[in-house]
Amino acid sequence: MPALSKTILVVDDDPDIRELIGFNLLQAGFRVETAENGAVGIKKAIRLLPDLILLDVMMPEMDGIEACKQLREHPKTQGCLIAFLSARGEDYSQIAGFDSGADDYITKPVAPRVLIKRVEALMRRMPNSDTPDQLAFDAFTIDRNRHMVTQNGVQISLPKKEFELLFLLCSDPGKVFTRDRILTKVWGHDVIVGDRTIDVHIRKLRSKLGKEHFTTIKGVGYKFDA
Amino acid sequence: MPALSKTILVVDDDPDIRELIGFNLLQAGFRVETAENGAVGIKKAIRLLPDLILLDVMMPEMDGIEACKQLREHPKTQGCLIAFLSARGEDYSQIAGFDSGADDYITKPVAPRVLIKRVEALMRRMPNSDTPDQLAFDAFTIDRNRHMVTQNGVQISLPKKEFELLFLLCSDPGKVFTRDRILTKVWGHDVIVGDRTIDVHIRKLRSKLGKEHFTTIKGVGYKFDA
DNA sequence: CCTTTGGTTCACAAAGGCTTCACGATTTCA
DNA sequence: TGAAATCGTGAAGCCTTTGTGAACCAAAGG
Repeated sequence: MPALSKTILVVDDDPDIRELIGFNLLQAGFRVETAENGAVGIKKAIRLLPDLILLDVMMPEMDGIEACKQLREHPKTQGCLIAFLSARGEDYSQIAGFDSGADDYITKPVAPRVLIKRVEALMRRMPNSDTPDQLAFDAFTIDRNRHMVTQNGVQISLPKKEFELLFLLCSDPGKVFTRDRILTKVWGHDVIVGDRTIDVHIRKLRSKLGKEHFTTIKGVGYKFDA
Repeated sequence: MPALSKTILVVDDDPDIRELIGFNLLQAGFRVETAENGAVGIKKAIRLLPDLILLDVMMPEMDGIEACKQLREHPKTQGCLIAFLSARGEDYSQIAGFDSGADDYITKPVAPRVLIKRVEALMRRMPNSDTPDQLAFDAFTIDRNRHMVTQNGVQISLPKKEFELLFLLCSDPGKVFTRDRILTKVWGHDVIVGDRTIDVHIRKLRSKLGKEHFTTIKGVGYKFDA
């Protein structure tokens, strides 16, 4: 039922598992690619830019946790959803899994129904993974490729963080983004920055593009008004 | 501190487990309720409508699997997240667990950090299963994402607490919410505020959105009328 | 090297939401 | 009917959250 069906990369050293999981995901309407270890998985991920990567934790060559960290560091794949697959009861790997930036953790064996349900739930979290690269409003237009904002015909160049913050807010005008959400989306999963950092960047956006476009919802977050 | 902090119902026959798990979840900022067996758990679940129900599998009176099935059948609770708790190695119950409609399966003993991570992941997965983001009435519409109320085409911005109180009342129009319930849902489990605090917020809602929509049931609580 | 720019932190100021309090109005129940 | 409990209201202060200016640090680029 998805308009453009999503691609899932299954990384597991066990061919049976790859086949089983792949088959079920195919049945559910996803496109599926596979890789047999972490290193290959990363290469394929960078090339294919899948929507979701299912990573087995225990693998020869490179384990899932290391692979996850590298995927999170690479600019191409840091936005992908990542979920771990692991045999039950590996408590340590659960912690390391989330700390390395995974979005979910699935224990094997898992009933097909459950797997599908979980994957669909994960996908839902990525509202419009295909956000256009250009956004246009009355006030200004944003071009992601050129990293440029045009206001009244004047081109304004924004630094990286400011641009990403702007793009995030503008990706859903009117919606309130909590500070938490802004942090994880713009700064990343495990980055720790002070409380005032977001404010400072908001201030810069306000001063460059006009105060009126950025509203504070005290105790909640910020939103963009066109 | 989440906007509306989540409620978790812990159902286990072992008081020590209830206390241990409850304590850790409290520390993590969740509101916690407990029940000592399946039957009580179901009753409490229907009354409290928790966001997540942690069900021990092995219990006297009514085991977790049976409880889960009943919870899934009841209209009030069929949208809740349900996770099983069980001693390691009970593979049979694993299968039966998922077949009865559980969302996750956690093996005991589980390290507190792991439990928290897992619960948070579960919560993230189901943003707000049963409450939609928008509520519409004749009088006005409420948009949770935008933190906005629209009345006769006019947009009204509400402060955090007022908005949460409004959203709670409007989530079930006509239903009377006791002061206790309002307190735990909007203010949180361990917050101590004076008697008049709720009144004051109700007053603000009345003055902003119209007195007629908020009815006082003396000695009981408040309700919203569309 | 030195300069420029981006990103972050810090201390303090400002704002305004949240709560309290006192007291009057209203309802309940013996 | 009168006492007791409950609720409504206005004003005032607390206290959390946010805005702001300046300084620091690191990296990039002359």
